[in-house]
Amino acid sequence: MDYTSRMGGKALGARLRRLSETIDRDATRAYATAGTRFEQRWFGTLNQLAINGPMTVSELAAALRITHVSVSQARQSLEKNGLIASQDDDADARRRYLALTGAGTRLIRRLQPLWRAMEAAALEVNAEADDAIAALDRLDEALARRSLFDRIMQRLGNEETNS
Amino acid sequence: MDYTSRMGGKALGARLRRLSETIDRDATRAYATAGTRFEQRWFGTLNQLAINGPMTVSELAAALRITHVSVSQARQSLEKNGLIASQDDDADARRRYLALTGAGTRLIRRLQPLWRAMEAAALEVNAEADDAIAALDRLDEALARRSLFDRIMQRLGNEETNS
DNA sequence: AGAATTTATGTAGGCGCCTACCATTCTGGC
DNA sequence: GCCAGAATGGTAGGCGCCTACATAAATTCT
Repeated sequence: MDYTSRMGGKALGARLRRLSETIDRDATRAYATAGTRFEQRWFGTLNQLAINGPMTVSELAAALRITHVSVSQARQSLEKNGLIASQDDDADARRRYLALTGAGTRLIRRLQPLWRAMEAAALEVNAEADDAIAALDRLDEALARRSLFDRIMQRLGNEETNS
Repeated sequence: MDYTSRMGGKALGARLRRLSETIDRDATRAYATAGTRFEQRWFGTLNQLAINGPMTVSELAAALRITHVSVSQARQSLEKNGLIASQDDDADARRRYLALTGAGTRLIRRLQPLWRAMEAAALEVNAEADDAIAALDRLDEALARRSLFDRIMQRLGNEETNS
């Protein structure tokens, strides 16, 4: 039991952060070992485009539950690497449709075995942890019902409720 | 059920990252609302120094399970804000002992109510999530037994075992 | 039609943490 | 006593994501 676990709730954020970093790092290492240049942040966008076909920045942000800013940055990186291409929408000049290029499609195909291995490894760990993913679901739900901020403020007797 | 949960293990890292960011953000907002300038990364160091008295950078890193680099950066920020002071060790010139200043001690005292509220809020969420913290413990343990990287590599038939 | 608002996307800069690398100081074997 | 290697701390630069703000285009209101 290390520091963050002994701290109970107080270091929950730090705890989650560290865990996510450990996992990200291992994934990055796996990509490197597999000899493929791949950035973590590409995954969501690439995966969505493979599933749904061309999508706009905002659609991707909504689907991935990240900000459009992050999608925009991922887009730049993906385009620079020739994995996707953007195309203006004739009907609405604000929109920018992103689509996989041939190279993008090939990369996804090449990564299939690795992604399957990652998925299997993650599920194995999850099983050993007695379905930690379900616990994360419950955490998400609890926070969606009422944010941590609101809960903190209530306890301080400080009903600003600006959220 | 959003994207990351539907993805099962494949987006586990992203999932944890998002959750930790949500919590960090709410905590930051709570500090701001409480009218106190406070950076998340100060917490671990400040807390350890309050508990144990003066400690070196490496000792803090080990206790907090982060790199000495992060501690070193937190130190600079804490010193710049007058909350801690460093002092050279006469016996070993490499060592740098960090200790709370009066301002640091006062800040901690002033933050006690907020920290208690945060702790209580976190425990409430944790209870609603049916002890998600325990699930995180199990996740840590599973990954300590065998890293995600090793599990992935094994599945790829690629026994590099460079870890 | 023109103004106000909303929507779509982008840039700048920040967060907390990391790896890679560097300098200095201490220590243990010879 | 000296020198290789370990220990301690630091800097540079990066990661993936964010908020705050900016711009342009579409839509709504009157």
